[in-house]
Amino acid sequence: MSEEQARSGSLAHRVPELGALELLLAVARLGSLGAAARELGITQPAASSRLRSMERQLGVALVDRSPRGSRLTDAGALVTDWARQVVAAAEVFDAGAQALRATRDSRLRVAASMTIAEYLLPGWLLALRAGRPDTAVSLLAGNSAKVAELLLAGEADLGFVEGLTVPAGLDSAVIAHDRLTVVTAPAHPWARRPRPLTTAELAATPLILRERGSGTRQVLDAALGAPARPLIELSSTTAVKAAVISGAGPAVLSELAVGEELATRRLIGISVDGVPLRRDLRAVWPTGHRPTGPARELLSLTRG
Amino acid sequence: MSEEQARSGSLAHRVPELGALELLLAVARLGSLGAAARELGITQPAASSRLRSMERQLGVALVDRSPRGSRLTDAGALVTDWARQVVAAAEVFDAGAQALRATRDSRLRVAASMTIAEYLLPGWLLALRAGRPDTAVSLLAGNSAKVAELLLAGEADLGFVEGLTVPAGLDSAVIAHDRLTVVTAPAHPWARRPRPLTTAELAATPLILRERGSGTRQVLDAALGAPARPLIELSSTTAVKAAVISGAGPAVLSELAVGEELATRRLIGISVDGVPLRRDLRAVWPTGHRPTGPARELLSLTRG
DNA sequence: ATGGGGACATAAGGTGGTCTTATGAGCGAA
DNA sequence: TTCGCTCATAAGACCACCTTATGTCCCCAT
Repeated sequence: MSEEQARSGSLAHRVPELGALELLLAVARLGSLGAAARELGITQPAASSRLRSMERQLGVALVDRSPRGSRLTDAGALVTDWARQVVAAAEVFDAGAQALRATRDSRLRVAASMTIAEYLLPGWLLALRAGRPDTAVSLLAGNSAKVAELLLAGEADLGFVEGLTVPAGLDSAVIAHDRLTVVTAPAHPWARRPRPLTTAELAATPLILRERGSGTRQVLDAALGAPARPLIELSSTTAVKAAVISGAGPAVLSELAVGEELATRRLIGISVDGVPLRRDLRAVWPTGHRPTGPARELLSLTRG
Repeated sequence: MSEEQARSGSLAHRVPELGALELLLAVARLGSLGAAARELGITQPAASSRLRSMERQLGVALVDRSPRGSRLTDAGALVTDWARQVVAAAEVFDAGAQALRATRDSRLRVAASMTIAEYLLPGWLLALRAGRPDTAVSLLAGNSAKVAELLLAGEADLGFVEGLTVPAGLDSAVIAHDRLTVVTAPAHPWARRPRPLTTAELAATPLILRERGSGTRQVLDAALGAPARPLIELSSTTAVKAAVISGAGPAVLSELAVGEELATRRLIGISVDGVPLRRDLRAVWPTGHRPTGPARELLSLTRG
């Protein structure tokens, strides 16, 4: 993700900043530079200049201007679609960051395991905001034990965990499933195997693993019927991914965590015969205290 | 995607700019502010100040500084993961934009249909760049006929199309599949149906459609056995999505186009009984002229 | 035909953010 | 103790962006 692009300045020098991308989206939607400027709360000359420098930066004409409005060029339509992806990722970032900031005085306090906080919760928060714009949500992340502790101490209203078991004292509802996937670097011999790996082969191979106690590792041990053999133990999903990409060896990771890498083929998913590497994602709350109000609202968004 | 966040300044005011996010990723990876600064080609004080303003902007401490290095805080780890998603989207943007710019003097000229150019090609280009950093790729987007025309005129080396049929004069290889999905707004009655829609129901319902001649619409007509009934006809996938979200009615769209909306539940996918809404995505080239060199390289990345 | 109003472009000037250089302070190892 | 690494702070330069003010083009309505 990082070396060869230093060649001509970093990403930030080649990709317009978020404000410019938002402007482009607004122009595409409204069909007018001036109208887009008004929506963003800037003046029309500012929008004009900003769009022009974006076109200069990209070396592509994005918008056809005319005395009666502006329309995207063909290239502009493509760029706008890519820009939409960047803005969507920024919205996820924003939703998450807002929840982290508002640790105090929030109407809904959520505790979640890392994987859920990372990949799913911001999306739910965006959906929640769309329906109930005034709900301030705060987010605390930790492992299952930490989530349980926060809920039982009354410091969180709703929790999300991903382990095999539900911590004592909590009721739960399964809200989704998550498959674990065996992944390797594209150059790894497994990436060219004609047929699925067997459970025995997987169990016999040293793997790059998260530290003992992580939810992913629990599920893996259970599925293999024996503790997985560690090649290295690392402390974050990200570190594991980096190690796999660099060719250190295979790993078993959540589908959620490797979606993008599989799509861009930096990682290759290896199919495995007969291992049910599936785990439940659950919402949890103190026994008897069924979620109400905003917590109930959020819960209903996660079903499916 | 757009109204309620105007409340406290636009996204660009609440999300750090790309350079700051890249800095955060570098700090996370290298464990040192100064080392991250060197990697990005800026001075250490600049990195220090930039990181500090990001923390002020977000209202969250991201990094624990010490005289012998810096480590992410718990919140910092989450923010870094969200930042990684934004940066990844920016890399896709950049890969696409570079290909659009380099319309002349490129070693590999690719012509692709809109859906492929939008959702898949930038990822392939990133993977290609990782393996062959010096391959300049140019991209031309258009419908199947346009792709065929460019290939036959020798103005493109490799094409990608998504229709049901392969244009005359071209050889092809199926590289992936794409499922079409019926989608509605969450409030639509279909979203709460206990069981799958029947083909007949779908065929009898007026739908929001792309204009006649689009690849998506061809496949839909074929699957229904009769032309779909239009409720409105719109000119871009994005416009169709916006109409569905606003509650205008159901639509049938590529899985690729609605992945994010389904995940955040702004759209609901409706299952349909017995309609094979599947289409092939194909690489194409002039009959006899098998792809060689960079084209062959790119093609091999798309398999799977 | 002719003015009004919408569209976008251009010019000139202010402002703020972000970079640089220069320096200081804490900690650990030789 | 001294060197090397870490990060922080201060002062100044610079640049990018925004605003205000104006000009041009085109369409429509009077």
